[in-house]
Amino acid sequence: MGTLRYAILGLLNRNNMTGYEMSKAFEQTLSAFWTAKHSQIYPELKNLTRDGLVKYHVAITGNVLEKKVYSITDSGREEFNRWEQTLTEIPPFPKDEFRLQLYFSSDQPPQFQLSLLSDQLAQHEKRLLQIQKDLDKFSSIPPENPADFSDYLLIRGGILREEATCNWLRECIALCKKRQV
Amino acid sequence: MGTLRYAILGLLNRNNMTGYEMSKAFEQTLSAFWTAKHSQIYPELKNLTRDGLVKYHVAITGNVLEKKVYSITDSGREEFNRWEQTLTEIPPFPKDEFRLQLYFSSDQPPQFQLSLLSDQLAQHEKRLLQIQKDLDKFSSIPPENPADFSDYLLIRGGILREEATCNWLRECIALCKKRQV
DNA sequence: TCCGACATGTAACTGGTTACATGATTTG
DNA sequence: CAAATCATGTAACCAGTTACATGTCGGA
Repeated sequence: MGTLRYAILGLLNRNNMTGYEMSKAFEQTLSAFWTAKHSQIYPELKNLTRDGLVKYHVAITGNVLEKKVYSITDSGREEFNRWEQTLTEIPPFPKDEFRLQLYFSSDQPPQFQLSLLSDQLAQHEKRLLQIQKDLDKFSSIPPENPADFSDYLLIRGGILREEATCNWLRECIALCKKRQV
Repeated sequence: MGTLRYAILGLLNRNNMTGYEMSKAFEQTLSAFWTAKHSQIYPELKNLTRDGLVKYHVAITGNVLEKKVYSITDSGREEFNRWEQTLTEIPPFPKDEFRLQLYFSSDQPPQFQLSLLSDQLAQHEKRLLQIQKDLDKFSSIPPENPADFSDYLLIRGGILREEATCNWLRECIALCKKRQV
């Protein structure tokens, strides 16, 4: 699919930035739905430059340290808009090691199934709390500013997903306990 | 993580089978949480054999067609049990091209955001219906048979996940419509 | 007799992670 | 002055997909 290039173009469509700043964006603001390490970003920036979708100028930090400040070109903006307006098929079910484990766990004592399930529940409950904290940054809910608004929608998506996961795990735990009796 | 080997060992822990049958299992029964193509399965079976975790005997179908019927060895069963009893960390957020698109869509007209969202909603509603049909195969709910029971838990997981996704998308659509006014 | 399913393998490529490699700048 | 952060790159490896390659078997 080559989605990384669109993630980069999307960032540059908002602000000019260096590869280093992109890697920070991927591990912070975008981390809930896309990530990339610098070892993947720098080569991709090379490709995007080669294809004329981005360009850069060299800026100096301090005395000698050179950094490349990238910006999106007209043809880059065009390509990004094309992608933005494409309807995408929902992906196949994600691989899930825990679910695989649960599937095979029928050969284990129910007691053990319960420990697997409650461990997962604790982890997802913790994550849910973390995501809920992200809502604090908004002064009004839902935010009116367009960028904040879509940011808000994604946080809501994360919350609903974690809630559903926790509810499912609680249901599994309840059913397992019933069987134990 | 090398999860594929445990998926294979788990299958062989239940029944002896050929690589071909495994590839059918991955595209049918396991597809909701793990998949593998035959091009990945056959080399992995070679590795597992080399490591002494599985073995095979050659059986003949028809007159000459040879097939390798694999079975799990004692040391394979040991390794599988070790994995089964390991608590796993929940994975980082999955990459999600739609969410990436939604995040950047703040620069698009709200009308367009709505078309993106309702397209996704339609697809997830369809998938939800398909998963719900899977419940028909059980004669009692929840099933008492251990293997059917864990199968049932996973189907419930799929249903709750799709429901949450649909609810989130509906919430997004409602909020976008409010903003349009 | 033809077609779809059975059956097994390899090669090339893509996306991504981890590790290697280097050096400047800022802050405590 | 040391440590954390800024800044950019490459190499080796791993998991997974697509395509290449071959041949048998059973049923319509």
